Amino acid sequence: MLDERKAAILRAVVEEYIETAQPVGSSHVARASGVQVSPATVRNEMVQLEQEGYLHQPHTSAGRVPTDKGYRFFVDALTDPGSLDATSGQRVQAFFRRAHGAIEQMLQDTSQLLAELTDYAAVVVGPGHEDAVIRSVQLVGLAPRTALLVVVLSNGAVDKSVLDLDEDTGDERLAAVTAHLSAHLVGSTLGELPTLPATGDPATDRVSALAVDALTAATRTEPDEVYVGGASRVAVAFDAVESVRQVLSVLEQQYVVVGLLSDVLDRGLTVSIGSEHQPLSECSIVVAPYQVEGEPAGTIGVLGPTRMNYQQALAAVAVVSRRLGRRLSEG
Amino acid sequence: MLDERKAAILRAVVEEYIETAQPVGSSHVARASGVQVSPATVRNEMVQLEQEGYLHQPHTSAGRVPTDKGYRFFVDALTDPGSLDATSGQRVQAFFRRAHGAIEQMLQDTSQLLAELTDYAAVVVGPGHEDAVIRSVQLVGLAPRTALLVVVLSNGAVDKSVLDLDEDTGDERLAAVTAHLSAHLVGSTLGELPTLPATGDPATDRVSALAVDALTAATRTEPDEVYVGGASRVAVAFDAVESVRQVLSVLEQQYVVVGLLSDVLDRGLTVSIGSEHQPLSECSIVVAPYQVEGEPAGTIGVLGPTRMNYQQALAAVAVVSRRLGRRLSEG
DNA sequence: GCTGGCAGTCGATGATACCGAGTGCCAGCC
DNA sequence: GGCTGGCACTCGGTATCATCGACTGCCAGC
Repeated sequence: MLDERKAAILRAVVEEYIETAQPVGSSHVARASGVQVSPATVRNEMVQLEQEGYLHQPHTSAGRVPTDKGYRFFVDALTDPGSLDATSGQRVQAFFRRAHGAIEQMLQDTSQLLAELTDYAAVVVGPGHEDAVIRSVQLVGLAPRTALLVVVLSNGAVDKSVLDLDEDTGDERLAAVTAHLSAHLVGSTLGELPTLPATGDPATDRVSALAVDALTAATRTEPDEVYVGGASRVAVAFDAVESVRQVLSVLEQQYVVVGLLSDVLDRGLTVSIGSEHQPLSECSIVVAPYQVEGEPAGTIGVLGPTRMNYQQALAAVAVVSRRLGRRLSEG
Repeated sequence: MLDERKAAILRAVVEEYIETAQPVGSSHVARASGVQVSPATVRNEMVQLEQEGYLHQPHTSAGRVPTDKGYRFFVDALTDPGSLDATSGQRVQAFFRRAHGAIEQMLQDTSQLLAELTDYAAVVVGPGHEDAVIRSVQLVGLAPRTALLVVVLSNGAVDKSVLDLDEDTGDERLAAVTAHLSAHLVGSTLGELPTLPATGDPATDRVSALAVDALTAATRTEPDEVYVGGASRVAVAFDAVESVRQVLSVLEQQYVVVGLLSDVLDRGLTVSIGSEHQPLSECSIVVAPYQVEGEPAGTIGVLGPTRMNYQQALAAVAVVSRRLGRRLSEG
């Protein structure tokens, strides 16, 4: 598609623009590019690269800036998986060696880690709960007509739903329901709950059904938890205050973020550039799913300007997703 | 301290500066102020106001800008508690009427509500867990040597701690410990856990002690949960990108936020202006505690530039804190 | 087909002048 | 004595203009 030299020139432009954020002129390219040609030749090639949509010229007498298509080519050509520098690698190691305790806190910390590694905002989407195995079910009375359904999952997460009961329900009845639910739900996954057999006691059956309904409803509607780390970094990555506002605004809306990341779930380590995704056309996103016990569980990602450091971001996301998955598989 | 006219002039300067963000000149004040005097007189007064530290002049031949001290006077003089406009009031009503379900989600939504009402970033600090009564204690095995301690509190919150056990522990033993813990801890508060009597079984006692230790440790060290809403609004409230970064950066650090808000816990509805607090001298904070069942439980606050709309923010924080407390007291 | 040379473009930078909002001060008036 | 109108003065912001320089496109020649 692009001959060797054009590709080299495009690469040089992208690299320099990522570094300097200034339009890149032909002489810079001639100096930097692997191919040794004169600036005039570079200019001729750049005209064509512009016609083909890889580059863009803000105005005559200015250098060139990569378009989204240009970044796309650059990223696709990044055969080198890129690896983290030594200190970053060690940080990741140390982080996951020390990582411990509640899964939510760990995911939050992971987003923070990723943000620090890349210097961009980072997002971690928690493992969905559909596939998690139920370890324990319990109904706890909070008020005469309110009970809390607490479900402990095998990965250490705890789901809870508030149940509004039709009538005052004593602790004995709740205990009976808890026993009934425990007997039949423990060992199943939230995604595929078995139907409960009748107990003979209609009141117990009614509350049990309520609990199961609440559980399925919660599993369906609740969006996966999103952890955003390093949001303040968007303020330096984008210097226009309006861009900052837009990005932050999107990051506040969990479901949008989930949508942004999750449609790349089965594509592995992926980059989405500017206009390739729906909101945030000024941003690029580097995403990867992480696998727990062989199954894709959640995603992690980094969000930066289109002129982000893709190499570094890709390396960081790859490493962290792998280690996070491994860590979570250990249980 | 300030005579009537000086106060009126200062008020006019503050009000206009809050609105326009431009240094305010004497003629504007003369036009707007309640007192009808000539610009020349206003100038004479302003010179004194500046000498006394209420105003500041960016440069000769510019208008005046309030200092933090000026804002302080203005805020203290706000006898009018200020009430929300009708639509906002209805929004709050509607919100708490509909509010329902898990407490965490509700607090998060509350921060969002407060942000929308004021158009500044808002923070909600959840009720501390020390005073909450334990409704249920349960140990759930996750792995041979790992168990999850799940504690349900009377306010619907769920605390959990991961326990690392010394030796493989079967479900029967965990059940025994759960029974033991339940028998003695349910009904106590996390802040004042009773000491457990021995059961006679050393293994059970050991695990139980481990659980209690984890619980006290968690209650001590875990910072109160912080919910930040409307963070993107700092991007419009501050137009310097560096200021935005600083504010966001602070908002990311939960414990700093808690510190910022919590030292005003027993002072009721409070405003802290610029340099009056430690970090974020460019910001003002409007805070109020909310009370659950008569006891101060947590705090809510709004964070904006020193030239924020104090009236509106005060009104919003007052109303929301009151209704939030009431809502949480209902259980 | 590559290159050096060259004229041309156009934003960025800097000097200059000007404008106007705002001040401090003062003399006069109530 | 205090308020006011008048006045000279300051000084940042804006507009104008020239210059500069980093580019480009094009062309003739190697």
